[in-house]
Amino acid sequence: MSSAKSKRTPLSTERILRAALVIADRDGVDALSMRKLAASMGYEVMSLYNHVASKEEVLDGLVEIVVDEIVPPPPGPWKPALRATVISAHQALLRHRWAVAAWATTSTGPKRLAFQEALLRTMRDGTLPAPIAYHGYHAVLMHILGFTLQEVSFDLDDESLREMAAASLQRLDADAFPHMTEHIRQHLDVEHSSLGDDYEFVLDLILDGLERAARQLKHQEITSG
Amino acid sequence: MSSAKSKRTPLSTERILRAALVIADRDGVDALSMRKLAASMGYEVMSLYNHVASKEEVLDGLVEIVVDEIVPPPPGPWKPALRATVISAHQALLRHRWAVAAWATTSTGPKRLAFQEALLRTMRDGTLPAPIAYHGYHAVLMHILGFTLQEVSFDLDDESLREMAAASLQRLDADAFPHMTEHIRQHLDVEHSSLGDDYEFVLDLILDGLERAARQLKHQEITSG
DNA sequence: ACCTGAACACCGTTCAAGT
DNA sequence: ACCTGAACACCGTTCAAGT
Repeated sequence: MSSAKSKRTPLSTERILRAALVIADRDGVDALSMRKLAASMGYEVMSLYNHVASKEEVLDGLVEIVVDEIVPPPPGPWKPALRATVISAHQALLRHRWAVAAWATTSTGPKRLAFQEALLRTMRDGTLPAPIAYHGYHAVLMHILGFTLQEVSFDLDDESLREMAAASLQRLDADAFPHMTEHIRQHLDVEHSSLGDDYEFVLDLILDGLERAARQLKHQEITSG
Repeated sequence: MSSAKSKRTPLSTERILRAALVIADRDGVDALSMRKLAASMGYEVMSLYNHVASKEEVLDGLVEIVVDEIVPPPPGPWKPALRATVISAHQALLRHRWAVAAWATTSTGPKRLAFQEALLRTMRDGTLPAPIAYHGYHAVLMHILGFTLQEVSFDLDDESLREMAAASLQRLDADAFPHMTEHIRQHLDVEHSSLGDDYEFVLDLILDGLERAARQLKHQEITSG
């Protein structure tokens, strides 16, 4: 009764997902194999298949956990409500950097569907007309994914830039790519001050644009009706 | 001399990349294994390693090919120039749908660097001040990747939605997710008429926003200086 | 110089056998 | 009901041996 095995907490879908999240956050999603996942809990690979159908299901479940961390849009005017939840989504994705790519390759679970529904509801319950909400939904979701994807993959680029520096090609590159050099220098300058502002700057570009487009459309309707 | 082997075109890095592109475009990047790649050319796996260092190098090379298809920004005013190249990037990525995800996971090659440099140059050589160009660069790149990522991954969602319909859950879901239902219906409505407009609508939101932000900044400088 | 057989250390998944 | 040994069909990569 005091054997190693008796100390194991019994497996369950939830426990498997929690263990998978730990590995993904620590080593990245590429390092997550069914074998390692099982081993991390003291089981053999095949035991997992009593609780999950496939690795795909595990990944779907992982993204659902991340989506669950996003604070949904609060009630009230659409603009600050959207702003808040889109910023919250950004933070959730930065806590689980692998999740941005996984978002794109996994299928939409109920929680993701609910999040997307909430985005649309916020826009439609506000003053945004249907065609603007249609575009706006894409713009906002694109911002969340595209912007964060860039941030996350910049880490890799950063390394490859370091490599280039190490290969002492940097001087040459500064001449061939003056604007990229400037841009990277700007990045380093703002690094610990206002990098988050960047996300919000572009977000406001979009939200302000949607508001303006909605106003224009309504004005058109009034003058033509 | 008329054996099967004598008919084989000799291997080269370029030929390997071309063959890899065919497989990726046909079956997706997940289906691209070194073994299948070699087999598709009538060679054994190990032969590839005489010409490429690793699979990673193959993927890097593939993305470079796609980037090479993007028409660079033409000379002239920054706004139409950016607009043209960003639309061209969209088209190139839609021709190679796997490339959106690969863009994020591969490291930046010389052609990608040159493309990004051209984006920045277009903005800086125009009237955009440095801080606006800094944000604008992120906004534009984000649009290319984020928007296209959504389009490409919507295909998957589409299938899963079809599944849901097949499982006869659709009626229930239409009640629980009225806005998503409306949104999908809108998608189907515009499908063959103006889906491309959507990409350009959001792009113009960003470009107009940048222009306005630049004007504001200059006005501030004049009134305060 | 270029190709390859054999081998290594991995994968996800199935299935019958154990308890 | 839950776990697992053995097996299958795959991976990317190395290395010594062939031509």
